[in-house]
Amino acid sequence: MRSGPLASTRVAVDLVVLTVRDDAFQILLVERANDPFKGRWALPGGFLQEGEDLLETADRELREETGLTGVDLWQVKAYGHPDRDPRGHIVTISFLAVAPRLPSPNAGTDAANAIWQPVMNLSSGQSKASPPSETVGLSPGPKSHDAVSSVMLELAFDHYTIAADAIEYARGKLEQTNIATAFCPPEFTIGDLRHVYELVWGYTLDERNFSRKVLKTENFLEETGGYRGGQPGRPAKLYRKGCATKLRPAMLRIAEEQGHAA
Amino acid sequence: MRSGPLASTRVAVDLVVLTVRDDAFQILLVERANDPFKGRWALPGGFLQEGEDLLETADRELREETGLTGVDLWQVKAYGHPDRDPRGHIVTISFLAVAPRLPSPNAGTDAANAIWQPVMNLSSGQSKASPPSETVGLSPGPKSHDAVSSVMLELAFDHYTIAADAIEYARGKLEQTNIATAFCPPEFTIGDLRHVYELVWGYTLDERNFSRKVLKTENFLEETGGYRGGQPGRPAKLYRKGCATKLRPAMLRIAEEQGHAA
DNA sequence: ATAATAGTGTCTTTTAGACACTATAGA
DNA sequence: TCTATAGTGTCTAAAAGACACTATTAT
Repeated sequence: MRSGPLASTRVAVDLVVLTVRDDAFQILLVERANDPFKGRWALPGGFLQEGEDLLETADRELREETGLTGVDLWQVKAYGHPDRDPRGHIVTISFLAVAPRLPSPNAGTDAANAIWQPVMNLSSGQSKASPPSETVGLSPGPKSHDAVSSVMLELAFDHYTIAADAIEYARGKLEQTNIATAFCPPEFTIGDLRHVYELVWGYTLDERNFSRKVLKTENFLEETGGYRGGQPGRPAKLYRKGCATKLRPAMLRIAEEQGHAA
Repeated sequence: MRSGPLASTRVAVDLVVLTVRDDAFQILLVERANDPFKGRWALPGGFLQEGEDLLETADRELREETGLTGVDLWQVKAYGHPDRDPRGHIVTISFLAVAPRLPSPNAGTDAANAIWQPVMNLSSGQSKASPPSETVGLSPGPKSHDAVSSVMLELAFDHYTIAADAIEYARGKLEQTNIATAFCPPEFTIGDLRHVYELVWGYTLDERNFSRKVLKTENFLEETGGYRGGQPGRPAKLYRKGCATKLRPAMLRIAEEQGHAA
């Protein structure tokens, strides 16, 4: 049955921390302090420790490397290719962390350098010949803002793949769950929520149809009774997330790929 | 950043092998040959070996323990609770394997005893006080056939949870992908395909609406040109799976739970 | 014939998509 | 007032649910 274990295998956790900041869909990256890939940008993460469950490791690493606590976490996928890390055979489990706009990434103790980057600035290490490197952010729809301003970032290890998978996971969850509310502060307007969808999916949605969809779903949103003024225009009602976590039928997004069933 | 690795952690793979057999939705179980849980039913699986990727381990274990090859595999989830295995901290990655009706489970070399069991015979080890043990199979709709005939099986380790998660994963994938075709032989009728949905979801579907749904979706099914006769009644057209793997919009099933967004 | 299974058509209800309009604030 | 944002209503098209009917075989 079970063959002999391989003692040299180690287990790690990597975090894909996403937020909406500066009118863009962004990911948290840390600069690697040690070899391999010293100085390169990478996902925050670290090794499983004695007596820890995977989720505890994810929570601890998030706190240690970024100072964030109480963030919603979703397990996404495991990666175990023997050559994915030059230090040896390291199996890593990726977690998606979604947080509302945050004070500053440098609050962390461990990672001297942590930055938020628009996901569309990520580049697959596969610098093929001619065309501009494929990017995660480009896939859905036309890019909105300052465009190709920043430099493309090539991540360490297979972190581009891990990030791309988690981002696609998040985009899919937006269709079927209330995960978008995790990008918002506790109280938010329907416009805030729609803005999350628009930035994550990369195209604009009809505000009337969006409102109808999220308001018609029972217990999806809950009125706080408050309003947000201060800007020109009619004040918007404030909501908090309701107890219903699923959106059925789904909020449909524009299909693009014809992926594998997995 | 990355703290010291924990050398005593080991990585394994567990397989949830599902099929449709004897007019029932069934799972493949093996009897454990060694301690811990010697003699108890468990999921097939084993440890990651030198130089193996996770999918390779899953493929190898499936072959070694059941003799199956060329089966479709989907990675489902990782489990890493420190107490989940008495031998130490073992992180396991579960894979869903779906196969059409197969010759016999005992073709394997390694597992002396392997059996197919209806998923509704699985019992959570949590033998709570009063009500009959919760079962995976019961959740969706009324049970169809010989009912409570067999004994409930309590699986080793946390394998009940792993199986339940993978079964729910499969049920969900049926809504959105062509995974149901993996339960069928290369050529099948629409009735065969509908039968898979009915057994996996646990309730009957309207045959007219089902046909319309799967036929209307472009490239989901492909006519072979052949027919299947032999039974009384009009011969049914034979199909093979098409190149489209996704069903959009989804084939909706009756919602039941109000689960967490994860 | 009769029974059994395969396949098509139609009606109704629900939902999505497109879009015009009213409401309430700041400047 | 003008402009910007929030929110409602309406029409149309697409899809789902329910169900009656025709088609083709074995016996």
